[in-house]
Amino acid sequence: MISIVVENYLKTILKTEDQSRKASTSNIARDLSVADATVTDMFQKLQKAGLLEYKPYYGATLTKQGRMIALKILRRHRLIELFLQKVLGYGWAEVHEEAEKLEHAVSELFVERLDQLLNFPVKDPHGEVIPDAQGFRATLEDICLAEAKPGEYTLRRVTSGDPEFLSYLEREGLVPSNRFSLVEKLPFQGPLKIMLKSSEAPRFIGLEAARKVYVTPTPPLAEGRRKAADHPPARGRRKAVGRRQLAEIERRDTLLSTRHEFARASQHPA
Amino acid sequence: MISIVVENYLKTILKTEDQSRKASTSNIARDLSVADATVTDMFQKLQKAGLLEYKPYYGATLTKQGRMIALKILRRHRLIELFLQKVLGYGWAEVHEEAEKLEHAVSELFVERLDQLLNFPVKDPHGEVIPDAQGFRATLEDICLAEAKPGEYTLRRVTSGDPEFLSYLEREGLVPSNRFSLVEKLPFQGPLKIMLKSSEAPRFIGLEAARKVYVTPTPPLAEGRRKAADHPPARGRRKAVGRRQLAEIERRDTLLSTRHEFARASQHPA
DNA sequence: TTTTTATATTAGTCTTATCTAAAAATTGAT
DNA sequence: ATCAATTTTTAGATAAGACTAATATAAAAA
Ligand SMILES: [Mn+2]
Ligand SMILES: [Mn+2]
Ligand SMILES: [Mn+2]
Ligand SMILES: [Mn+2]
Repeated sequence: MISIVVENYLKTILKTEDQSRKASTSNIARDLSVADATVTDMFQKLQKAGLLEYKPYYGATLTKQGRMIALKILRRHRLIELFLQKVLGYGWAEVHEEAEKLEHAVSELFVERLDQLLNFPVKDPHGEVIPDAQGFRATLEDICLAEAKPGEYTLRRVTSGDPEFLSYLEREGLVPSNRFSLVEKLPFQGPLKIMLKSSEAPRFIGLEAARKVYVTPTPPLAEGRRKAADHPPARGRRKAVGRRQLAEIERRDTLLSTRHEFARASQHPA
Repeated sequence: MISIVVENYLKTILKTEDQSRKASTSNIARDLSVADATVTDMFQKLQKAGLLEYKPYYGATLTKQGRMIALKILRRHRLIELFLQKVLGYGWAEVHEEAEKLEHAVSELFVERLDQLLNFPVKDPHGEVIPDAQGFRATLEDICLAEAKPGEYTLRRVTSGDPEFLSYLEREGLVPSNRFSLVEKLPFQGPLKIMLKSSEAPRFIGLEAARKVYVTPTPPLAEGRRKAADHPPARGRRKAVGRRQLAEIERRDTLLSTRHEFARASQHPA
């Protein structure tokens, strides 16, 4: 049986690979708040178990099997976050911590029922894509705010679970699907001057914060690019069956320019 | 921090005390499917931690502190079971196993939100009382079917989490609030002949099964006995606030003759 | 290319939770 | 009250996960 600890290792490695950071023992150790030596040890065990490839001194990469498990946990995590927000009224900043524990405790049945209840959602409260039951993920076409040029943007995604940080962003009005102008980037690694569409007060966001925020230009790119890709891909039967009275959940984020990607063999399960 | 394992020990001891069985090492070992020696060891640790009193060779009793923790887990377990049934559409027989894991993973916040969402329920899907946030429990006035005399009864409670057994009872129509007649008890530890109010076919229920089923006479006892005790006790504010659109959950089991009991110092928290 | 610095691995220890086998205490039956 | 049967406890081992300190390797500087 795969322990909670192993699930967390695999998920962390997956996220590290997604960011194209190297899954070195030190990187993973920092993310998991354990000693480097602990990770070395675990990498050896996980390799023996066939969940990752590991070359001493060169870090690890997930095997297909390891990746599938990681994707399963990631799916759970994100569905649970959305559930906490939509059904139990959790705040944006509160969902991550709770999901971090629940993701290891729920059954397959629970996850699939959640998926139904939430009407097969595509994104979690932070704008992150929810993998489907087979481990497929839509691909986000957003860019990092820290690298964006001045212009009009819609906020798409925030890559952090830190409650302090998320509360801060919320206070600044920086939540997914909100629009703003990036007025300028101040020199010498300075903050970004932005202007929310709703209010008129200009705000300044530090570069470190901006690195965790992803956006798309507003208005969207030429019509040509928006073909079928714009709607969430049909996956499985989406019968009215079981869709309970949580109508407000419906507002599927169709604004988002996502594209379903079956490609990338390494990412493709089985 | 209290581990999952410790939580399970405490909950199991509480349930054992509730049934006025002795919390001997062997009883607890059987319930938890571990070796007797393991329990001896754990009892010693738990005593050192102040969670129970333990006299070698004479079994354990929970301290106030241990009892409070056990009641907290029991509350979680039962609220989660009801949630699984009412919100995620789990079957009667499926809820226990899932709750057994989730009870160790959810936060206080989660539990209180569930309580709101379910509109402060009093009983779980098996008819067991849900302790309130302070650990108080309504007292059930039901009797064991195995000891009942022929007559008219309403089923109130089933003390089992075993899916096989629960599915069996469900097929036989023996679920909480269903009515039936106990026609006779066959001699020599024989089965009970019962007749459901709805259908006409007589059914036979083994004595072992009957021991896990609790009932109250139908119609209820003289009007005199039914005073204020009949409605679920006011606990905390029960504002309309937060009561979401799960109207079907409303049907609070007011039929049940429960009585709120603040008494029993040993059971009274703090 | 050698030396220094940063990173990673190995070795040895600890804690929690579990087991089996042997010894001790209690219970029940003469 | 004594002996036999049952139950419980002690002792010794194991496995997972983690830590610290010491050692080895790789990368960067000189
Ligand atoms: Mn998260
Ligand atoms: Mn986690
Ligand atoms: Mn249960
Ligand atoms: Mn449990």
